[in-house]
Amino acid sequence: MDTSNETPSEKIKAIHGVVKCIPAGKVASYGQVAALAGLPGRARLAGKALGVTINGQVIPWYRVLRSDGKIAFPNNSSHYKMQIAQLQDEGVLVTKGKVNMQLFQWSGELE
DNA sequence: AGCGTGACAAGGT
DNA sequence: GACCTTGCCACGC
Repeated sequence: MDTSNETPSEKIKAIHGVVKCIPAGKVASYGQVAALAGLPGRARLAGKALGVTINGQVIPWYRVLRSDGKIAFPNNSSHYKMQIAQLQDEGVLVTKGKVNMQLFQWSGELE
């Protein structure tokens, strides 16, 4: 029966769906996305899921940050700057490579 | 089959 | 606030 026969690809797909649901001007943490995708505790998997999508997909990976609101990329790397640029463009304030999660963290539901 | 690594998270020092 | 340790799971060697 329902023995969770989902392959890793299915999980990745679930994560993609959640990330795509994040409204502009809001952000979510990896753990949050993973949990909403039905994968509680698999924050790392969420990161991997975005990693495969970042290259050419339409997924707003830049709206996903660490639980602290920190950018999940090394300072001064290409993705790092691009992520901040995208967030700022959508109205999200980024300070010292961090976002105020209290103001911009996604509630997890669409309006 | 063991070990190391990774776009993480939470807690401790 | 920076750094370290543990937990979690999937992947590669």
